[in-house]
Amino acid sequence: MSKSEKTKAFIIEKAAPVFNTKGYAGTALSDLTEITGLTKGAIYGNFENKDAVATAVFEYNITKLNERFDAQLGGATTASEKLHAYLSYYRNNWKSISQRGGCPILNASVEADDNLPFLKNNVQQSIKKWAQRFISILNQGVKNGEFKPAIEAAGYAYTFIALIEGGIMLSKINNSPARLFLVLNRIETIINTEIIHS
Amino acid sequence: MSKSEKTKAFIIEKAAPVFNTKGYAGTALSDLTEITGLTKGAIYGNFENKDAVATAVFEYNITKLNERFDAQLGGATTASEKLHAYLSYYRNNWKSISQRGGCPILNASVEADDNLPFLKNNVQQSIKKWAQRFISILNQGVKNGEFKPAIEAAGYAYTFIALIEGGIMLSKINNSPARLFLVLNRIETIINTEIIHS
DNA sequence: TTAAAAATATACCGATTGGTATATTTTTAT
DNA sequence: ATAAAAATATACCAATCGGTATATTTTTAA
Repeated sequence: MSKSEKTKAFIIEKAAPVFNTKGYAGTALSDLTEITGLTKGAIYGNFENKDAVATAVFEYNITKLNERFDAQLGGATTASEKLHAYLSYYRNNWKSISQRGGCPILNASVEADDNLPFLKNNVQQSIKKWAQRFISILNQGVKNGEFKPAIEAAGYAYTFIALIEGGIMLSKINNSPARLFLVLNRIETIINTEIIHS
Repeated sequence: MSKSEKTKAFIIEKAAPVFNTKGYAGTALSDLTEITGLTKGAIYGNFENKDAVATAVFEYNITKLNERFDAQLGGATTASEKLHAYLSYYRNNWKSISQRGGCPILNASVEADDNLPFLKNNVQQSIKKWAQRFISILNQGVKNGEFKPAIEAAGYAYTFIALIEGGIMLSKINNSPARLFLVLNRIETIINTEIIHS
């Protein structure tokens, strides 16, 4: 890892929670120099501009999100276990999710949809990949007989994502995980009553 | 209506879609002078500062939202009709919702939760009131025998809100109402299978 | 060890930010 | 019609914005 690669990673790491809490428009270059202890020269020596930092930070946040989920997944092998690992991840990590500014996909999506064309495609793709993870798990469950055949995997995937994101938004504004837990229970109900073989 | 009241209303009306699309941090005073054709003097003569404009705009957006829903409600009398009026509102108005920047509650909530303490309580209250509308309809349905007794009205209310907001976020970033329609169908399923007397 | 290259810091740029003091215009009430 | 009051415009403010040119330091390779 070269010096510049290290510095780049360092800047991204430090900037990640700042962008996720203050947003793109709300984050100034001075925020980045303050939190990294570096100067503008160092930052602009490693990134073309603020957009490039924001993009790298978004990708970093998504990577971290996937890493955390994979950690929660642990030794889950059945499709049912994998789905429940997702729920467990959100049930067990509200405090840290909240402290980092909430879901980076939700935050970036809401700001990017109308304002940040340079970031919009990244957000679209990350949502698509997230849905694909759900879809793969659901298809696995169908294949091995855990789940009912002919379920609409994509429909469930995006319903779960909508529930989670809506639940995070409600929990974030109310400083309480209650609404998130509510939607997680709803997802569990859907899994148990519509997806798992009865 | 005095001159200043008219001007205030005019500024709010013009600024509303700007704040809802660009966000608070992304909206400059120059955006407001441009879109209104007024000068800073006029704006600061009618509002204490940018925060005050943003707050008034948020309240305006919420009022408009309620008005539009009430219009869709029309002559609905039964609780079931009222619930379906909500779904119809979102089914029929994606284009205009999208053009105005999406749901003002979602947008304001995501930006305010960590950054805009002056607006946070307004967002909290508007969500509470929205949930209360759902709860009142559900309670009416229980009372007159349309709906099953002992349903958890608050739980359903916040589940519906989470689904709608999550669906709007997904639809907004994808420039397509498909995900919103998906969650509306999910709400309909919940109404038909869990809420309405079978 | 040393010279070239890479990375970082310093000092600056014009433009824009939110906000204000004051001058001017418009409205209101007599 | 006129004077007072209210509303709006003009002109300004310091601070900050994103970004850059260049000087200095640090790293790398010979």
